[in-house]
Order: sequence, then structure tokens, then C-alpha cells
Amino acid sequence: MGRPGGPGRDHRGRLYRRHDRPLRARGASAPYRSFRSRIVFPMPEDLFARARAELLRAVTETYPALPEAATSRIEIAPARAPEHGDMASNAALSLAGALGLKPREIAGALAAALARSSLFAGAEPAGPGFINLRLKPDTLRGEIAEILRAGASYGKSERGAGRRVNVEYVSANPTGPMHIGHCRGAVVGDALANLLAKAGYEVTKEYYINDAGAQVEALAWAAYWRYLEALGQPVPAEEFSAIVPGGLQYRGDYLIPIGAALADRYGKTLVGEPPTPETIAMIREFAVREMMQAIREDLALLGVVPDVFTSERALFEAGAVDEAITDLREMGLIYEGILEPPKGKLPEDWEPREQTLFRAREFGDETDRPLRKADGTNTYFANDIAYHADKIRRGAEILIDVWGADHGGYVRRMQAAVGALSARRVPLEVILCQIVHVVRGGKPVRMSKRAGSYITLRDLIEEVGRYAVRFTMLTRKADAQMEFDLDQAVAQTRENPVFYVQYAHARCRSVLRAAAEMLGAEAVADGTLAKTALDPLEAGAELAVIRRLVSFPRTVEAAAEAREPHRIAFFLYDLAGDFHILWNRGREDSSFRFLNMGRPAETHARLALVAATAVVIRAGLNILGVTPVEEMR
RNA sequence: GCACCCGUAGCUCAGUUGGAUAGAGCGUCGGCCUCCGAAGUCGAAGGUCAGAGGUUCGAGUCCUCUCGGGUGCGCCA
Repeated sequence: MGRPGGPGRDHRGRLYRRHDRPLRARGASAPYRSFRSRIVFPMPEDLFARARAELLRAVTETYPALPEAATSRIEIAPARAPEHGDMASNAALSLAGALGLKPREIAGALAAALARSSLFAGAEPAGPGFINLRLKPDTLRGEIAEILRAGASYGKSERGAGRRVNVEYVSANPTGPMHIGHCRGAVVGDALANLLAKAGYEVTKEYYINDAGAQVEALAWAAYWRYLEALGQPVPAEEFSAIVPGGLQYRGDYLIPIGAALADRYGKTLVGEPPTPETIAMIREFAVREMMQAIREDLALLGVVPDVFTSERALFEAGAVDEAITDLREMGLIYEGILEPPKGKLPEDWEPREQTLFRAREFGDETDRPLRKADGTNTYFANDIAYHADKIRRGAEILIDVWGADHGGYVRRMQAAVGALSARRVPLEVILCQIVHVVRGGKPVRMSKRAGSYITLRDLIEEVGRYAVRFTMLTRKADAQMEFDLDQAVAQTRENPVFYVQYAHARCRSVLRAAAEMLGAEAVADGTLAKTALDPLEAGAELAVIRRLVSFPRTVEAAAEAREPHRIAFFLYDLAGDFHILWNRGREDSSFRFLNMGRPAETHARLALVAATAVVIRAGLNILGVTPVEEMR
């Protein structure tokens, strides 16, 4: 426990470190002021982008009069089946309408035009009008050198063009330890932020501290209750509950140390019957600081380190809520009125009431939304409007919020508010994370050692490890419910994707270690292998790995655009599978082994492939926030 | 009652954002270790993509409706 701090300031000087800056200066946008933000690094173009450019050249040569819009739907993608070559394009199918020709005919003409290509060894019309493309072997193999030269930056894209994205995630209430429900959002948000950064966006990772509502008052009372207990004057929970506005809530053991710390520091000076509002306010600040510290530590265990923490209370006290509402009022979007009652069965105590309302309907919501409660204080929505206004003011061009699925009903109104605040210029995208059911041996797990009713994040990490938690949480789409199987997360078999991917990386490193023993470290360095001749690589299993490797950059771009980090996890699982197949080929037939001292040229080429595989696995795991292992033992 | 999310093999889930013959793992059955890590790998069986319409060259994917599961629905956050 730290030293006592003044109001609004963390006792370690970190909690509210940055919230005030954006409020003060309009153009400062501190979190975004990065010298790198608009610099475009020269980067070798992705193989698929080069292939598409080549294809478009053939299209414009063959059909010079085509309007630009007609070519925009032309795509080039990895072939689905080996007999389709390396890549396939829908060019002829998508141009058929504009040209008024049969797809097969167009495909034939384009295939003929591509015969002179420097990239392709073959182009054939197929099926209803696809063009199947076979790369020159050197084109494909040459990418291994690109991967080895690029190293960790392989797959980096300029798709985001430095656009400023604010990703807000976790934002767990500072009223208790992080539990399993927060975990998925934390992992998904963090991986998404990494993914967007990889795709060329300028990303801020943000945490919103809900330290202003009734729940932190309840926290203060609960801490006071534990304080009395620590003083040796315990009050039975039911008895104490009677004097607490709204009743005693947070009864978990985690507040015991906070009560003890208060007793330690203040002796009996805080005791009152009842305690004064000032005392409760002071305890509230103390408890929130401690809870946030605990949350930061839990997040750190998970490897999550937000760039910015913004305090709801600090925003409110700085007048941001009034300011935002005034802005909306000036736009004519605020009025006093009475809402239609909800359809169907009414809440028992429903009665018509005049309220301060925001015209959310003008921005796509189904009804207008209240900003003030009956007692005149702000609704949570009003505070959230101010918070999102703050993010916009700080320079965010895209807002992404990662929420739990129970907030699904809140999406429309928040999008409406952001639309209003930004004159429809800033999109708010909301990723809803569905619930996670933890199971062990096929049976649901509920109890926690610490919190009484939840599985805490700490419990989960202690049981299966940070990396298994992160990777496993990313093996499902965020918007689908998932089961988290504790047995599977630690299993050392293929059914555990984390293990399977790590094992592939460890095997790569194992081969490279063995090679270093025989050939010297210099010979197996990435830089050396990048220069080696690659033409001995021609086996199907080898080419399959290379095809997978070269699809990494486009996978990164597609995943980033779809805001779906789980695609990276699946990519890695597939890549690991391709590599394990190749490995096993060497077990069945020793001529496929990576190391064969009698054939140095072959060995060097294969080592380059192994090294490139390790590079891409590392780059992918890096996005997911998982550290690759050198060996499994 | 309304809104949002989901429905794919016995189970848990992918499906490259509308492309060709819908794929993995687990489970079941049967193969592969003198050799870089068998913690791996190969094969078999398993499907009316909940159902019905629609959009178009083409639908698991988009639209409408129905059924089923989940989450919400002024004065909680």
C-alpha cells in the first residue's frame, strides 16, 4: 500500500496521469503526438498486391475503355485447392457485366495477356470464369528472403495510413478485482490495438475509469465496513446494510486489506455514526485508487498496458459533461420532453415524466435518450457523451469501444451521440464480446478463491498462464459465445492451439540450434539465410508452407479491416499445421530432413524456410501479445 | 412486446468479408518412431450450413419471414 495522496491524484502519481491534458489544450492531443505518425516507411509490396497490379495491367491493356469503377471489385486471393495453382482471380466474372461479354471469354483473353508476365508462370481460365494463376517458382521462393530481411516487421502494412484510432477496452469498474468477464474484452481489445498498429494505424489504447457513479459510493461504504472490522468493532453485514444508502454491496474478501490500511493510517478518526459525507468521499478516493492499482497489476499479468487512463470523475469535475450538453443544445439536439412508454410489458413503477432528452433518433437510434435522472443528476449516458467528446477532441479519427454483450442495447445511442458530436465525421465501432463459460472436464466452473462468486483473472492466469489465456480467448470470434476449457488450455496436444503453435516455433528454433552447432551461428543468421539460393525448395509440402507464409500480410490487412484479431490466431494454427506436416515428411523420408550435410545447398535453402517460418510465427504471436518459446521443455 | 448477437459434423468451433467440390480439433475406427523433438503425422467414417422464400453469373455469407438459444429495454453503471 502506498502513501496517502491528495484528492484526484494517485498515490503513485500515475492513475490520473494524463486525463487533464486533453481537457486543457484543444490541439495538444498528447497521446497522439507521435513523430512517427505520418511517416510512411518504404516497404516491399505484398506479393498479392503486386500480383493484383500485374493483373490490372493486363485488364487495362486488353480492355482500355473500362471505367475505373469496374475494376475495383477485382480481387486476387490464395487458391483454395492446389490444382488451382497459387492464386485465383474473379476478374473476368466481375467484369462480365460492364463488358457485356461472357466470363469465360474474358478469362481467356486475360490469361493470354498474362502470358508475358514477369510474376506468373501460367494463367488459365477455370470454372465459371476464374483465372487460376501459377507463380514462377522463383517469385514464390523469393518471398522467403523478403521475410528474413523484414524480420519482425514482416506483414506491416500502410493500409491504415496513420489514421488515429482510439481503442477503449476493459474499463472494468474500480470496485473489485478483474474477473473472467473482463478478461475477454481485455485480450480482444489489446490484440485488436496491436493488429491495427501493424496495419498502419496510429493507435491509442485507452481505459475509462468509472469512478463517478453510485457503485463507487457503495465501494466506499463497503470499505468503511471493513475498516470498522479492522478496528475490532465489526458490525454484522445485515445490520450495517441498513445504514448504507442502497444497502451493503461489495462483500468480497478483497476489501479486507483496504479496511486494514485505513485503520492503520487513520486509527479511529474516521469512525462516525454515521460517517460524514466527507469521510465517505475520502474513503471512496482511497478505495478507488487501491482498486485501480490492483486492476493495473492484474492487467499487467495479462500483458495489457493501456496508454491512457481517463477518469469519469475528473471529466465531470472539469465541467466536460455540462460542456458537451451545451454543445449539443446549441446544435438543437437537446429538449425537454416525455418519452413514449416502452412497448409490451411495462416496468411496474413506470409513469410518464418530463426529462432532458437527446435527439438520438436523428442519428439512427430507435428513440431519444434521457440525460438527467429524476433527481437532476446526470445519467451514465450523459457522462459517456462527455467522455466520447473528449476522445474526439483529443484527435481520434476512429473510435472503437470493446464492450461486454450486456451493453448491446447501448450501442445505437452511443453511436448517435458520437455522430452528433463529430458532425458524423468520426465513426464509433463497438465490438461486443459475448460471454465466456469456463469449464473443466466438461463441467462449468464458478467458484473463486478470492471474490467468492467469480473466477478472477488472477486465478485464471495462475492456472493456465498468460499466453494460454490470451491465445485461447482469441480462438473465437468476439461476437460468439465461447467455452474456455481449462484442461484444453494447458493440454500439450494439437487440441490446444497455443501449444500447437508454440511447438511449431520451438521446432523451428530446435532445427536452427542444431544447424548452428554444425555450421556456425553466422551461417544460420537470418541475414545470411536471406542471401542463400532457394531453388532447391520444390517439394509440395515446402511450397505449401511458403504459400501460407506469403499470405500473412494480406491476412493482417483483412483482419485489421474486419476488426477481427482472432483471424491471426487461426492463421498461426494453420501455419503450424503446414509446418508440422513438413516436419513429419522428413521423418517418413530422410531426404526431406532439413539438415543434410551431404547436400549443403538443399540444407541452406531449407534452413531459410525454417527461419522464415519462425519469423512469421513470431510476428503473428506478437500481435496477439504472446511471446514465442525457444523450446517446450 | 421490441431491439441487438448467435444457430455450420455427435461435441467445441473456423469459413479469406458474395466465389469453384463447406473445413479443423475432440470423440470413434485403422496406419506411421534405428533418423533435426511421435508433445507429431497419415487415413476412414461423420453435413438438408435451423427452416422457407428472395436478390445474381454464383449465397454458409446479403435481404424478408418463421423457429430455437443468448443479451438488453427511462429514474443501474
